[in-house]
Amino acid sequence: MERSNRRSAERTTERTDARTAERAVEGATPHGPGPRERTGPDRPPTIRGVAERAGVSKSLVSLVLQDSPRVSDAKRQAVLDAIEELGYRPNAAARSLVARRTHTVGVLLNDMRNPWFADVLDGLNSLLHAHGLRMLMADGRLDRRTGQEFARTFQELRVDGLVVVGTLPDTTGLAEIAERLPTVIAGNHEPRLPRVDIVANDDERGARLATEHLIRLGHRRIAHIAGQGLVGELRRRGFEAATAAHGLAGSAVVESGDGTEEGGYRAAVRLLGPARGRHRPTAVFAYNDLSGIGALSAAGELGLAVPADLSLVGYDNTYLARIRHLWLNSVNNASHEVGRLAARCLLDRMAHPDAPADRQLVAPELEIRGSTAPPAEAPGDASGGRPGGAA
Amino acid sequence: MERSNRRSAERTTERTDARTAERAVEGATPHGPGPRERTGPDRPPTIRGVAERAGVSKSLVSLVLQDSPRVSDAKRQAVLDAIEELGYRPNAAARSLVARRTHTVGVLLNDMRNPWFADVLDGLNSLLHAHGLRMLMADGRLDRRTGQEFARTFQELRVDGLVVVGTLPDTTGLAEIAERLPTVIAGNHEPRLPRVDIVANDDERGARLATEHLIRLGHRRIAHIAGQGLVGELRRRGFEAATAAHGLAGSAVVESGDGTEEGGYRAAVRLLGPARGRHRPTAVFAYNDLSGIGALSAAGELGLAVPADLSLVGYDNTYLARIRHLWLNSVNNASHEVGRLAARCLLDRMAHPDAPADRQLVAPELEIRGSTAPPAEAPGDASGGRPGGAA
DNA sequence: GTTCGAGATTGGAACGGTCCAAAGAATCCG
DNA sequence: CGGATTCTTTGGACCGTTCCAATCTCGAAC
Repeated sequence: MERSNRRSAERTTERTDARTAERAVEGATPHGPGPRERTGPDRPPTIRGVAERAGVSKSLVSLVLQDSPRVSDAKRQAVLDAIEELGYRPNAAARSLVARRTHTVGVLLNDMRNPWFADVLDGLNSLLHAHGLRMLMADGRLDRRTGQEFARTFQELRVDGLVVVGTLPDTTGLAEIAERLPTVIAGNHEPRLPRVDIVANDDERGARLATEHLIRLGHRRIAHIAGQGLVGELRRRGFEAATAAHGLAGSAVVESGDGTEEGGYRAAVRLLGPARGRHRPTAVFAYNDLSGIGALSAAGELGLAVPADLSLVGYDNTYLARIRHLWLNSVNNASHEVGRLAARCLLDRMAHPDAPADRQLVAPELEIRGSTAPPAEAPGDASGGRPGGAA
Repeated sequence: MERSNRRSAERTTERTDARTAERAVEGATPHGPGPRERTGPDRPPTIRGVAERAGVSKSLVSLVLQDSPRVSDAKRQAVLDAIEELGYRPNAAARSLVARRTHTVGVLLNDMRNPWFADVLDGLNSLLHAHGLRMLMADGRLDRRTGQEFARTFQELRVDGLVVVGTLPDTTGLAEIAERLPTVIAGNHEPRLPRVDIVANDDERGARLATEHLIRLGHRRIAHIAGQGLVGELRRRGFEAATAAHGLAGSAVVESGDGTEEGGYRAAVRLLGPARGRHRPTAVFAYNDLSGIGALSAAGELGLAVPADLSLVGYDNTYLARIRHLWLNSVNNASHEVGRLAARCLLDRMAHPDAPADRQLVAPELEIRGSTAPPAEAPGDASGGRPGGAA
């Protein structure tokens, strides 16, 4: 007994590292009092405390906590009262330790600033929350951890699943994680890994949609401001496929941007600047809304009116495109739906970890607003611009 | 032996709730093999496994894990090799159970869509990460949990601290949490609670800054599009104080918005619409950038050029204001700095949980772009608009 | 008045780490 | 060469849960 006291009193005062917080808290226990000091000054109440207070065993409290039907009403009430009085909250760490489930899924974003993510998260959350799972978010850009790094954190936390949203700077290490952890990629098409599902919108198709819309309006000189990563690649491919299919490959131009407003602005200056002369494109399809808005600015500065002198289409249909003062046509990438499907996939994969990788593409839709019109000097066939044009 | 086998096989199949995921995972263990099946088929490796492989005790592995200097180089290397080979990651739950620290702080946002948060999180993260703390984010709006609800989650996770970012829909229950948990509020001025620190920008002062800028330019009929919550209240107060101080209280108008682009648009239509006639304001100070952009759109539709016919100032200096096509003057609320200071506060409070509540206000600054100018029919004194005007 | 069975309750072994006290090994010094 | 000292290493208690197996309680059936 005596020894046991001294032990517990000395226990934390001899720590070698200087975690001041801990010190201060523990310091509030000046000397070890009773024969076994389980209930420190402000230690949160445990299941034992509740049991003691309710006059039952901890096992019974545990049963009450999980709504077991095999508990008498009297004791159940006593336990619930004790829980209420003590403000008891079960310790998730202890619980998940034995249950080997954390009821937490890790969500890895690459840039919290991109408004597109919010919708995906919304869709994700609705389903996950309904299944009693919480989301733990990490921003890959925020903390510049490489793949290996974030892997460590999520693995240590033993999350039950992982959702990767968007384009990751570094995907090495993801394969290793996916070996042990149900993993789903949302809003990107790579990397293709053995048991990793992919949910995304059909970027190539969306890009074709946007480009064909411009073609139907009568545009012949159409430019594309490209983005990075596989998504950028796919959107570019859709653009090129559509222009080629209409025999416009010769007059289709691609300038590279980087997905930012600044990048879009610069690309647009290169495309529309005075150097171009009369071969200037009459329409631009941008990698995303942000680039599109950059192009909008450039057009403004170059004295080109949108849509009279220049038609413009973006991608992602973020709230930016909905701002009246911008009012940009944009391809809706169904991000909410992508989020929902990703959640669905993750739940399925948690149930069947070894199922073959699935890949789901959601159909994107073009959202028409005020940034496109037939070209000013339309060379003939501009009929597609009116209602009734080809689907 | 036999019995023990049946045990582990039946273990989870009798659960009352139908968590399919769990079932399937456990189902992958068809029959319990050896006398004590510690290393299940795909159970992650534990410290024991590492110890065994390295031919040492688990205590020694533990010492290696925390860089203890009291380990011989030979054994250390053996342990590190074993860790590498097995892909071992320590279990955070087990660790935090005994250490009674999770090295995790909860961050509560109310709307992930607001671009302002990203900077705060950035600032928060930089400091917290440096101190080995990870952030667990929850969006109060995403999952419509009331104060009580999110409280439960964070308390169960035993986060080491809590940061509330922005205006919470429901703050009841926060007091109770703050009793047990180091808590800091960032970007808002309420609620004032005993041991809860507050870090924010000085909204009243920022509003004065914006308003005085307009006044110095020569504007006399200035309107404010107000926002909600205490922050909205403070910015409004700053606006009223500034107009009153310059004897413009009579011509100062306030219309209420809701912080959205739509709300700003409507408020602006009410302020600038034809009904106003010649008493139309020549300048508007908006609660935030989003409302300001709504006002920008309204001005455009009403045929008012910005800044020629209408000067406009927003608040928060988000990337929206920086979009060239909008190019809005805006009050910089120093959100990155607010995040950094909030982290600082939280660390201090974790060290001294009982210190009295602190309140820090960061000085905001006006960022000048292209959305303000002297009024068209400036009645005399417009000197303040030029460099050299009064500070 | 046993015996039985069903239902309610409880003790105790995990879970995977940390850390203390004590044991073992190596080195030093007289 | 023996004892003291220091450096390494280890066994085991403990953190707060869950859940199995065992016990306890009680009324019904024999």
